[in-house]
Amino acid sequence: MAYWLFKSEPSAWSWDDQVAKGDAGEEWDGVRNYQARNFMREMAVGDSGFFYHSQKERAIVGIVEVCAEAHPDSTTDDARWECVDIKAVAPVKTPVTLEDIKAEERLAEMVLVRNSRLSVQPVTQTEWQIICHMAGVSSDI
DNA sequence: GCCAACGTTGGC
DNA sequence: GCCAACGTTGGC
Repeated sequence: MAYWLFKSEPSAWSWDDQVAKGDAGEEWDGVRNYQARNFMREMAVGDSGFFYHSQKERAIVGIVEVCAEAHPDSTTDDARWECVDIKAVAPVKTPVTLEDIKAEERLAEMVLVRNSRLSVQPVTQTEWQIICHMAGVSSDI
């Protein structure tokens, strides 16, 4: 069981859009970055992730689960690009903002802080637990 | 709206 | 294979 973070501009694909897809989930398509793609290739069905809104909001707003392993990205014919499917599990009780994360010294090594431009990133188990606590959700989803 | 950081492209 | 130029992302 691994943990991840998925970043999206809410104007392009928001948490509400994700929730509307229900348990069927949706492709996390459109990723055109090798690092992000490689992380998706490592994902397994049942892995958990945070759903993060970038730009204006800058906060973790929900919990998602990987519901399909990496497969070709349907939005391109370019065979290099793959993506997983994810489904919404639950909204967080309290959104955890980037500011909150930066203020927590135990989260200083998070990829979100270190490499803000990476749209799909790994989260350690420790980071997962700290953030779930901050968000008011159970860490054993 | 600006700009820093980063990734990608293409010329050499 | 290097590196300059360019484009994109996302925080501020």
